[in-house]
Order: sequence, then C-alpha cells, then structure tokens
Amino acid sequence: MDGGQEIKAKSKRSRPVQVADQIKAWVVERDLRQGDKLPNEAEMIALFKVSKGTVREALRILEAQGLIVTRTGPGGGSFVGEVSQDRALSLLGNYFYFQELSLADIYQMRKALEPELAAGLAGRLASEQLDVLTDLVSAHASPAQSPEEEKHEHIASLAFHAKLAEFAENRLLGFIITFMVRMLTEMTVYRKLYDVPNHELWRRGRQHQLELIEALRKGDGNAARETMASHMAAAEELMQHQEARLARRFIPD
Amino acid sequence: MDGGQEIKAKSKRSRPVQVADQIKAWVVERDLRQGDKLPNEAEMIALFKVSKGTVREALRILEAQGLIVTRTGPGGGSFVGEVSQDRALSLLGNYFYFQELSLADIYQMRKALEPELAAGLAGRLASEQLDVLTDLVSAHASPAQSPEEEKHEHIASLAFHAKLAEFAENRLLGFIITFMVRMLTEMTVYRKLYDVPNHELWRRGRQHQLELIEALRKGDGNAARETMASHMAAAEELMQHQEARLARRFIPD
DNA sequence: TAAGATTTGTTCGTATGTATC
DNA sequence: GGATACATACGAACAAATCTT
Repeated sequence: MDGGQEIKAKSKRSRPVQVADQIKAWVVERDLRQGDKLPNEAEMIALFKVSKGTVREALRILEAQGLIVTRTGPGGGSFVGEVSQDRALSLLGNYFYFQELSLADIYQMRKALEPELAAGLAGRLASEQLDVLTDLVSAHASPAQSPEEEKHEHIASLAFHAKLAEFAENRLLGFIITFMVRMLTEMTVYRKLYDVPNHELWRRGRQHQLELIEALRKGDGNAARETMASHMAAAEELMQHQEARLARRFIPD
Repeated sequence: MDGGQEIKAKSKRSRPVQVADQIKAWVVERDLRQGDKLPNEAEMIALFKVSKGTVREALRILEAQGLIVTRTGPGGGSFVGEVSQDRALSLLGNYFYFQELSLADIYQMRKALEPELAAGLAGRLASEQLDVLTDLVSAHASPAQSPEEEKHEHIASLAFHAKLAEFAENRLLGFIITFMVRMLTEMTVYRKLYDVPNHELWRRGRQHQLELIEALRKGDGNAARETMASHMAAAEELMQHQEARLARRFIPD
C-alpha cells in the first residue's frame, strides 16, 4: 500500500554508476546550481578513491543526462548544467521509440491540451510574437502543387503549433505539445503522411490558424479555445486515414 | 563498409560522444531490436579505432540513456535495451528540476487529461483491476488523526491515480499522468503539502474515487469523465492554498 | 605572437571480477 | 573445479584544448 517508493532490486551497480550517484549526492548536499563547479578529475579520484577511468565514465553518465557540462583548459572542469529542452525531448523520444504510439493516441492528447494552450495565450502575446505566428501561416498560403510541397506545408503547419507551445507559460504544457509536434514532424518526414491530400480540409485548417491568431490578439480566451478545438478536430480528420505508426529509429541528439 | 569519412564540422563533440553516435548509427543501420547483441569491447576498439577507455565511456553514455544494457561473463557484452518507463520518468524529472513548475501548472494539465483517461478506461478494466483500485481507496478510509496520517493518505490518493494511469491504453497519456503524480508525490514528501487539512474536501475526494470506480465498472464513460473532472477540481482546491514549488533536487534513479 | 600552466582527453598495459560451460 | 570469454578497474604516460602572461 505504499505505491510511491518502489523497492528497487538491489542490482549490482557498476562502480561508475555508483560514483555518478555520489557526485549527484555531493551536488545536492551543497545545493549547487547551474554553473557551479564540481571537483576536478584529480580531486574526484582522491575523493571517491577510484581510478581516473572510472571517474570519467561517471562524468559521461551525468553528461549524457544533461546534468553536467565539461570544459578543458585552465578554469575548466565539470559544472552543473541545466538540462536543455532539446535534450529532454530526445531522451523522451528514446523511450517512446519502444512504445506503440498511434496517431489516435497523439490526437487524443492534442485535442485535450492544445485548446488549453490557446486559451492561456489569449491576450498575453506581444505583437511581434503574433507576427511570427502570422508569418508561419503565410508561409504556406498558396495551395500545394506537388507532394513535396504538401510535405513542406504540413511541416510548416506543425511549426505553427511548436511556436505556440514555445510561448506557453506552463512549461509542462509547452513541453508536451512540443514533444507531440516533434513526433508528428518525424512521422511526416519519414513516412508518407502527406500523400492523401485533401485540399478542402487543408484550407479550413489554415483558416482556423488565422482565426486563432485574431482571437489571441483580441484576448478572447474562449474563442481561442474553441477555434483550436475545431482545428484539432480537422487536423485529426486530415490524418485519420493514415495507418501510420511512428518510425522506429533512434532519435539523434 | 562503415560510415567512411569523418565529418569535421562536428569535431566539437568529444571522442566518446562520437563513438556513442556511431554505435547508435550501427544499431539503426542493422535495425536491431531489444535484446540484440552489439559488438564486444574488443571489436568496437577495432571497429572505431579508439582505445578501450573511450569505448567504455561511449557505452556508459548509451547506458545512462537506457539504450543499452551490459552484462559480464561469457556470452556477455552490450545489448540493445528497452528504455524503461522508470528511467524515462527520472530523465524527464531532471529536466523539470530546472523549470519553474507550479501546482497550478500541474493541475491545469491534470484537469485536461485525467478526465480523458477516466473516460477511456470505462468498461475496459477487469474486475481484478477494479478491485486493486478499490483497495487503494479503502486504504485510507478512516479520517486522518495526525499530520503523518494526512501525508500517507495524500500519497495513497496519488497512488490511486498512478494505478489508473498504469491501466491506460494510450501510453503517452499514461506516462504524462504518471509523471505528474510522481512530481506531486515528491512535493508531498519533501514539503508540507498536507499540513492544511480540510476534512470535508478530503471526504468528498474519497467519495469521487468510489463513484469513479463504479462508473468504470458500469462502462459509463461520460459519468467517469464527469466524476474525474469534479475530483480534479476538488483536489485542486485542496492544494490551492499551498504556495508550493517543486523541491529543487536531483531525482535519483 | 608565444610560451607556460592547468585541466580534460585518449591510449596502453595489466590485473581482477564474473558468469557460463 | 577449472577453463573460457567477457566486462571491470587501475595507473602511468602522453595529447589536446584553453586560459594567462
């Protein structure tokens, strides 16, 4: 009946992993923040009583997670680093690489979250930010003439949503939407999600985006929410024929 | 037969990171799946023309991301590994360690997603699964008498939601909710989120959970959705007085 | 520009630990 | 138990990057 703390199998953790844990503990104990310096290699060797190679493997572990950065030269060493959104997106992508994620799954989430994002943004964007959004919509104003153009339009449309997510105040909301957009973009690139063009639906989607920008400008949260909800429904319809699954590949850093 | 020419433009990356990338490419080229064996250390040394130490650092990088697992002994070596949900949760937690995430942010998401989860689960759970949920609610049936009990009730309540998320068919939805529950659990443990008891609200929350289980059993998706929505509103109210921010600490593996 | 100092980056040889047969 | 095939760990040396003077 605890549910929170899982008892972890006492698997034998390798020395480098142990050292990585010790380094984390060392950082937490001292409440270090981004940019603060860690002991250098020589000091860690003395501190943890391990060889240089082991220390370096531990540092690579932490570096791979984005927790530290390392620089050479005088004044160099390892420092507490802020995990970038890009890295976090990649690491999460590696997990879902192994999961069965369908378009339906992603759109169930988008339908729930994107209207929420839109409502929260109403009246909060500077005019330059609104202009950026307008430019993204304008970038694919004329009807696509070839599959290649279809593809680029599709990606540009997703970029519109990525930009909205970037503006989100709720960083968790922004992150998740960015993640889904990224997944969809990869699907678009690696599979032929754009080969069943439906110009009418496409035109409607573009109209939605323009209406959304207007609602955001006016600060009308409810209109923004409703418009986005319609847009999501249309986008889902547009992709629904596609049987697509996510491309199974490692996502590079 | 291998990659061929090195790309000078990316020479910023350290050798171990380069090798890690090469190993990933090697895996992707061959479309290896979980459990498939990678070359052993000696072979990688020959393959990538680097020393043992460099190969090992590269392997630790991939291991830290959950992409490979390593075993010693005959027949041992490195193998393609499936990234576990637990590891993915930790890595994502590391990212949000650095973000300003408020209770309001999390509840905005929960209000949008948990009703969706509840609706999707209606009529899909086996009776054993429903029993597990009932047990979790029963675990905190009597009113809490002390702050310590309040805390455990709070955690148990979150465990209820974690279990629901575990049953989700949509793995993305399940993952995100699990993540939020985990964050809230940590807040509960590391901060005094349970020191402003409100017995009436608490009783109502418990009632909601029982109603929800009933709706799930009956297969009434709309009732499940509505009940969960009410439950989320109540839970938010319960936590709203708390100024809490997430504890700033590294999340252990 | 150049030299020197500092710190990480990489290699090699060797020895030890561990799981399988 | 012994042999084998692996990863694991250590230490010493040298290379490369980068800062200071």
